[in-house]
Amino acid sequence: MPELPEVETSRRGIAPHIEGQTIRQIAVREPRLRWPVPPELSKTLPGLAIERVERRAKYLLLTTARGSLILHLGMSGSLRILPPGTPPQKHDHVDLVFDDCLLRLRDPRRFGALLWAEDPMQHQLLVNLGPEPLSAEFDGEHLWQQAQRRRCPVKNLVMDGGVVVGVGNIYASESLYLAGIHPNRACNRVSLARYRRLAEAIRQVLQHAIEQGGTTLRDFQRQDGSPGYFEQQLKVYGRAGEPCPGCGRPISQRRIGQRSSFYCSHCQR
DNA sequence: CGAAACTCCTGAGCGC
DNA sequence: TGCGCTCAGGAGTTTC
Repeated sequence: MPELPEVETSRRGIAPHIEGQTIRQIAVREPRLRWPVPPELSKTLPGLAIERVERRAKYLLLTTARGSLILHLGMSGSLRILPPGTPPQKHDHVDLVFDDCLLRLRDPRRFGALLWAEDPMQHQLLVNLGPEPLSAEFDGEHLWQQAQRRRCPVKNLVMDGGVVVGVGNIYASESLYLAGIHPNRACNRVSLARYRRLAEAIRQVLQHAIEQGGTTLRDFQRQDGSPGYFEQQLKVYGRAGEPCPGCGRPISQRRIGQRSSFYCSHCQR
């Protein structure tokens, strides 16, 4: 389940292999992703060079002189750099073929997406996104301000891409735990001081996960390359019933906004 | 405008 | 060994 750290790790993994490389061909074996892969890509892409591999929220942008490929990994997507001619396996839906390698998208659940935009930042999917959590625009004041006209659970607030991008279900639970805020607390009943703590926790959790992800970079060249979820580092996510690292009481689990949430009802208020 | 439900999809885990 | 069921989840879309 790629969250922002996994997407950033993917970006860093593939960039050195494809930046400056010319796309020779695209092979689409299964166009039915979140949205259909545009058929015209097989005409427009060959001959274009990838100038940069960038990331906005959980979208990867493969930018050429004519426009950008917008790539989202959804729930189950993964990218690999492979030697040209490597036979595809099940769920290997798309290849970008370069002279010396190919970039392969595998996505069993097909929640991912591959789109094209001349100006990706103006694309409908990207234009309304909130700030990057690791950027200077993101801080406690921003969260607090966003919270004032709402009353949803604070967990929903931080998972809303219009508020801040890249905080998925796992890291939402983790950062609320670090900040000592109960995930179900109404977002307009959290003080500015606590939002400052929360913003710092989000930044810290994501930054740490990205640093951990760096250690798996070499996997992108291997057939079995799989970015880990850093499970052993998670304090509460997936640990219902286990002792809270802070107080030893059992960690609770309940659904908030259709998603499983993990928290300590003693340490988080 | 906000908020909640609904939707896409397949693999893993479980009970029998 | 296999069947059927439930759950998981990113995030756009729909509905109220």
